[in-house]
Amino acid sequence: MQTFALFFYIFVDIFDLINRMTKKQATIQDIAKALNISISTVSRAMSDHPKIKKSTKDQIWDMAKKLNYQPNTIAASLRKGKANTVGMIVPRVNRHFFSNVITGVESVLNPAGYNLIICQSEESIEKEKININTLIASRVSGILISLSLETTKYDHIKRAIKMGIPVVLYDRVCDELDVCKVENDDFSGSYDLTRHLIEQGYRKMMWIGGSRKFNTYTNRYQGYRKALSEIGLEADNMPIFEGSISLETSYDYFKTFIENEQLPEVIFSASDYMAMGAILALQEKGLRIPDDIAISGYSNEPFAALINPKLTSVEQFSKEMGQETARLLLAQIQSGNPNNVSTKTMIRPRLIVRDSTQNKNPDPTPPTND
Amino acid sequence: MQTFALFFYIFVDIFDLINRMTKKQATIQDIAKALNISISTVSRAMSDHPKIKKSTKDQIWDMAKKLNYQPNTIAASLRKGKANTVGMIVPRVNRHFFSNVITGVESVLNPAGYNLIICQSEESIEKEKININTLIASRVSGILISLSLETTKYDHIKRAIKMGIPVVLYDRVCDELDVCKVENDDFSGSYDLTRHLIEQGYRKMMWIGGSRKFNTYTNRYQGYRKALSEIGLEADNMPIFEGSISLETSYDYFKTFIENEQLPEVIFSASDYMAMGAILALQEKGLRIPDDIAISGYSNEPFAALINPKLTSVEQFSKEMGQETARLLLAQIQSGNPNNVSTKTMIRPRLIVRDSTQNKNPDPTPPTND
DNA sequence: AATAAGAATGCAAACGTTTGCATTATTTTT
DNA sequence: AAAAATAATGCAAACGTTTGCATTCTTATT
Repeated sequence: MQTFALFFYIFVDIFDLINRMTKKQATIQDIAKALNISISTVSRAMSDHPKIKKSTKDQIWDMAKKLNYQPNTIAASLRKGKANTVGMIVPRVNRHFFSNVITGVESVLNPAGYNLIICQSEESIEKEKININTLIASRVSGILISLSLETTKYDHIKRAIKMGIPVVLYDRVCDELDVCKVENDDFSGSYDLTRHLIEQGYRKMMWIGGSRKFNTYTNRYQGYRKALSEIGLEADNMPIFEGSISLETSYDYFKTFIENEQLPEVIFSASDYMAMGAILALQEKGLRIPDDIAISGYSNEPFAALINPKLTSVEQFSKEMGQETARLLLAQIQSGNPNNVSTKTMIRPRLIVRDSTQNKNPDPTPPTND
Repeated sequence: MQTFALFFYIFVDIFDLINRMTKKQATIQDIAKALNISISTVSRAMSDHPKIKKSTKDQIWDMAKKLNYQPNTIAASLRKGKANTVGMIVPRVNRHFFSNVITGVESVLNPAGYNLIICQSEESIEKEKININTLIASRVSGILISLSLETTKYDHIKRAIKMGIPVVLYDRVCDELDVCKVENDDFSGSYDLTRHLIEQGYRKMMWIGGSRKFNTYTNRYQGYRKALSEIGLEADNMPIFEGSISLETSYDYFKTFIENEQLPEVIFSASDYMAMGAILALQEKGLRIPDDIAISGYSNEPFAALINPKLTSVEQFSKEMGQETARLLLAQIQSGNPNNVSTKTMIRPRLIVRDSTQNKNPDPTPPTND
């Protein structure tokens, strides 16, 4: 008797186990069989095909619900030759700017029925190549990519393009690829900011930022240079510090800079983080900002509005950039003729003036613009 | 002659167009045909099957390279019944904490050959349901999910579990689901922080944070309460402010609080952003931190180390949480018997003491621990 | 009532892999 | 040199859809 009971329980357990492991999800075939109709009809009903009778559709939909049917997009993708999936390569997701671009991309792609595979290149061209291969293997409908800092050759991307996969570059672009590009208008942002500094009466400036071999920093530098040249100043003759874009780099730099060099009236930092490093170093030496020395940043990181003094910066419309990028890609996917256009979209940033560049005793005779 | 030339160009163009639109990617069938061998052999060679002769493999690999072959993972997934893809639902990607969890997840999943589909619930249960359906439709191998703030019913998640899809909850978990969970040890973090405040000599405390109907904030409150009760103080009798977790909410609150109420010695804020709001409000009224009033935060947002005074906070190991979550999922996927275990992993956070809680004249007789 | 026209449904191939089993080629053993 | 053992390859079905074309069922027209 006891043995019997034991056997019974084991039996149930094994049965449950088998059930779990072999549980097949319902398919349109199951629905078809249950209603004794053809697979095609079920398939058409699922996509609300106009030629299927309303009453048939209702039956099918009911049965689908009853069987807990979930369409198998993999099978559909295979049959259709492409997935409703877009690949996005991003240097790092845990950067304020990029995670907002992602949000923007999703806000356009999801309503259009696409999902997003996100890959991180981690600023390495090798990982970027692997990412591209993964995305090709997944037969994505398109690829969005912001180049890693290491990337100077583009064969891997060209391969995707040649295969007919629509590609859109965003933020970190390059001239060599003939595709749609969405960029921040760094030149304008930087120009506007420099104009503001000039209007505040500052003349002795200093540039700090990332290496100007990267587009971003060249463009920012050029905007700065242009604004200065308009009032007869030569940026190239003023102090310049180029370094890795981190708080520490700049902090260390200014720790010794203060000792040895004469300070400018204002520091134009092409990065909020570098600005922050400078501020910490300067404040440690007892300098008051902006009274003793002014400073501006770039990117409007969340902390810019929170530190003391509040940091003047340039807001980049990252979410909007993502939306525009996604829209361009969708247009190409839907055109059916990918990569036959190459556009260049500029997202214009916005100057945000805060306390760190408020001159207490501005130049009484501001310069004219021409 | 001219007509001829024109015709020629049009011909080329159309040919190019057709070529672009019908360009088929190479398949293992193409390789098989080119080498006059069977498809199975090619398939096996591609996955380095031991039974295939080295020389055959080399031939196949060469031809694959020549034909620019990229495996079609969709077809493979269909055949194998599952994709090498993991779905991750996250309330918002553009939150410092979550984007770091993503980084952690990827760092484990990618080397294991999985890619990640990231979906945002945007704190909405409706979007969460849609996300789950999308992921099921994509036949993901597993799902990682942090619940939206709205989520109090779990049928959509139970459905995925019933279908045999391994599920791991991270950060925002719930008791009702019997799966693996990875949580921050908010109780301990909060307890440790409160102990630190006590050791600094503070006694009159105030709690601010998000609604305690959410796990996170209950746990943090309980840690705070426990530490206080150990020295004979009753947290429930001290001031408490519960509100939405934003800088503005807290800023507005303290603007009027200062006018009407007596200030505590220290504010225990269960959120860095709320702490920041309080700091701005207090400093505007000319109060010095920590001299006039101390304050602590939670989460160690990037700005915590950058503001003045530097904010004491609790660091959460978000990347590590992601890694642990991914590891648990992989283990389940590989076990082949999903959701048959339900574990609970606690990630212990770390107290980071900074200037905002340094008591200048601490209690000369610190309390004992028992 | 027969026919035409249109609406609704069904058939069957295709998408590119993987894999159990069968077959053939090669080597070893007797 | 034949048989046995092993290594290497091939066959064919399956995965769950989609879709052009063929067929059947309705309704309208004569």
